[in-house]
Amino acid sequence: MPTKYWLVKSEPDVYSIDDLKKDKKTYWDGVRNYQARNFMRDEMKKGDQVLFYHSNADPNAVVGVCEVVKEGYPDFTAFDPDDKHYDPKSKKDEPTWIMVDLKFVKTFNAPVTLTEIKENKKLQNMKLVQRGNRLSVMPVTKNEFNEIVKMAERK
DNA sequence: GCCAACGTTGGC
DNA sequence: GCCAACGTTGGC
Repeated sequence: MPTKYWLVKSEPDVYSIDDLKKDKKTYWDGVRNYQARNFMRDEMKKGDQVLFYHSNADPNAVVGVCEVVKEGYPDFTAFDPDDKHYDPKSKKDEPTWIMVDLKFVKTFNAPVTLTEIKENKKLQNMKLVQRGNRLSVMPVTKNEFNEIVKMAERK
C-alpha cells in the first residue's frame, strides 16, 4: 500500500499546529461531513502524510506536517451530550462519525500561505483552492505534497 | 463583520 | 423527490 497524502484544516484558535506539537499526538475529532468522514474511514492509512492547514487564520497557510498513526475508529465525542460535537443520531453500536489519530511530524519554518498556493501554477488543481470548497479533510497528490514542502523549505 | 458557497433539514 | 429555508464554513 503506497503512502497517501492528505490535507486537514483546523482553526488555530481551536487547535493549532503548536497544540499538536505540544500534545505530540491527537485524535482528529469533530468532523461532521460525510465526504471527509469517508476519507478517514476508508482511505486514510497508518503512515500517510498529512499537511496541516490553518483556516480562519492570519495568514491562512499550510503550517506543517503530521502523520496518520491510528486508522478510522468511532468519534466518541459524538456520544457525549456535553460535547460541542454531540450528535444524537450517532449510536455506539453504529457510529455515524469516524476519526483518526495524527501525530506531529514538523512545523514549517516558513508557512506556505493560501496566497502563495494560489499563485503556484502547479497547485491549481488542489481542492483547497477550488471554489467554495469546505472539506476539512481532503486528499492531495504526492506531487502537490512535495511541492508544498519544497515551498516551505525554499524560504 | 460580511457574504458566497455549500450541506442538511423539513414541508409538501 | 423537489426545493426553500436555514446553519456553517471560511476567505476577504
